[in-house]
Amino acid sequence: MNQKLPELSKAEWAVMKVIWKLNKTNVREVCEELEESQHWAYNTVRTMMERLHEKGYVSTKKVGSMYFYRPRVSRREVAIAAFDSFSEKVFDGAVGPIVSYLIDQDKLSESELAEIRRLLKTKEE
Amino acid sequence: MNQKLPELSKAEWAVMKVIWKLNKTNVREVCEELEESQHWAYNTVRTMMERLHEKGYVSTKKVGSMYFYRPRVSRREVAIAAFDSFSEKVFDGAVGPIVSYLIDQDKLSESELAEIRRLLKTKEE
DNA sequence: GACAAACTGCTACACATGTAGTATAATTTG
DNA sequence: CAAATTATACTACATGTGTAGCAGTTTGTC
Repeated sequence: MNQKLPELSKAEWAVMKVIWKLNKTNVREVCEELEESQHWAYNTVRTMMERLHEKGYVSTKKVGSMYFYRPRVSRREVAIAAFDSFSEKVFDGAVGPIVSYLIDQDKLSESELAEIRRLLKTKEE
Repeated sequence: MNQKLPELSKAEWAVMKVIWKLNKTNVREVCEELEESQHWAYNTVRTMMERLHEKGYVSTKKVGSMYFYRPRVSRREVAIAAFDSFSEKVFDGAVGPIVSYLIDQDKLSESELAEIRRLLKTKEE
């Protein structure tokens, strides 16, 4: 689970998110799913999926002559690693100010705020 | 202020953070400041600073035959843009779960939690 | 003023990333 | 089965990023 994978680029993230969503899929399906938002050529998506495979994010299985892909790591786990790396890069690891900023600038919905209040209560001793 | 600058790479962030810290500086000073953490060659730092200039993050002034650099944008502003881009890429813009995660996993110090509680109070109606 | 140290101007180069194209093989369809 | 469609195999190429090097100029020091 924790084998320190190479980081994902922006385009790789977009593709990987679809793979997480569809769970077991192929190039065409991912391509269709991204049609609206990115409209990339089939081969572009395929290149991304191959790179995700090389990087260890997806496994592939050849069924007949066709390939299927599925995630090898959970989205949560990858998102957390990405967040850690990002917060180190930008905030030197100090995430408190980020959260303060988000709350202060009303970037959170009412329900999210409620959830945060609830969590905070559980942290009270 | 809001001219949509190209994004910064990891190495550029490291250099830019020093420039923000020193405010008006030159290659040598930045190089020294980074000695411990990165130990890059002088020319490596210089390349970064030139790229930061091309990207619009710093202004340069030639005094005699030497260049001085200073930030053209605030760190806060750049950090916010980076955060927005990151949260879009990784969380599709939904930042609530990030915050929940941070609180839940005790990534925040007691004083940060206190600050968050305080902010939350101000948001209560 | 000669020499060394520091700085500038210009260039380089490998690997990553975005974005495919071409040629060929397999599959579906009339 | 022949043609059309769809996949795969392999390749490409511009731009970005990390990481400098070299040659020449300016400056500081004896």
